[in-house]
Amino acid sequence: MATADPANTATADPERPGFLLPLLLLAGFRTLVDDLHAELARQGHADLRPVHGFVLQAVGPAGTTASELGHRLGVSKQAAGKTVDRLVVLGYLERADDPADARRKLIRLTDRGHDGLRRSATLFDELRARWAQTLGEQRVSALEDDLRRVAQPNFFRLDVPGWFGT
Amino acid sequence: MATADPANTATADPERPGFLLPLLLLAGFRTLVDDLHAELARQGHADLRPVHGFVLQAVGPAGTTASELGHRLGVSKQAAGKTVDRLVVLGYLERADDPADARRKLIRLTDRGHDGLRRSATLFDELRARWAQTLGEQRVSALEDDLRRVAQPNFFRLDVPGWFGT
DNA sequence: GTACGATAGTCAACGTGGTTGACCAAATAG
DNA sequence: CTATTTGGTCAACCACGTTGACTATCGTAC
Repeated sequence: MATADPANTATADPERPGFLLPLLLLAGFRTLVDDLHAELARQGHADLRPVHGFVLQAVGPAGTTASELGHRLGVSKQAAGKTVDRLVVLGYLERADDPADARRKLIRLTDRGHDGLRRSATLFDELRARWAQTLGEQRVSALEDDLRRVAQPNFFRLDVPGWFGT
Repeated sequence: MATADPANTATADPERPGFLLPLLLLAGFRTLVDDLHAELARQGHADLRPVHGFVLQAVGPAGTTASELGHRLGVSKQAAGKTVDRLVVLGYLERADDPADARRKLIRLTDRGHDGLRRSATLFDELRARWAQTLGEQRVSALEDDLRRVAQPNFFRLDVPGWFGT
């Protein structure tokens, strides 16, 4: 990873107010996620990447299958399967045969997976509280309400062409 | 790309308020970017991907070099070079020799590149205006001010490990 | 004026995350 | 019982990132 350039905002043209809004939303999201993973790394989950959080969340405590997971994340079953492979290697997920259907392989969180998910939830709560401390609880709530009104609810969709592959 | 699942929010746990905030910020960002590129595609720039906007913006009207571009985007010069390759193929960028330094290759926007950047700026302005129409100009400004206070100004950094490669 | 270190660009190998298409085995519908 | 659908995997490919190695050029120091 290259070193940071403190002047990296040089080309953002403040004359065009429209550019700022998406950049600020992205910066806000990234700040939360970066802070989360910095702390997560300190708590023994250095190998968890941002995308993995979405996946663990989508697997959920009840477990799921590769096809269903792909459906939830909005990616192909093949992509979901490969992501599961990596999380299995890292020790966050496990596959088990479904006794009721020999085709299916149940995907479940391991203990480590549960731990990571639990810590993420706690840490996100803490980060939100920190924002509320800076901005005031009312402003944070207002921010959430406003975004709820204008944003499409495609929370978990990872299939933006050009962000992740084509 | 897989088909959308309207129930893809099923695993978001509303009991944990901390999860909502990052998701809403991401959803807000993605809404703007998706809307932008939908309209951009209608205006003859169907091959522009979200990441490309960052790159064109970072190249800027003045042009730059691959190393400097990598520096601005926070990625290696090799990564910057490869991205430039793709944008050159798409007709948005061009390389020219620097008469003052035979090592350097100037990277400049083509006419098509300028057009894409100009349209993006206009469309982002329009999208922000649409949000202001829904929420009120004051709320949008407040949203921007709040985010400015809590977000790290790493606007252009694309080097989040786990989002894009390692 | 030459030798040397820093800089710009490229190539190669690799990792991650995505896509299609093809394929097999098992479940299900007729 | 056959035909179709469904779940999982393999293979090939693309986008985007990394490090390491290499060449060519520039600038400096002697």
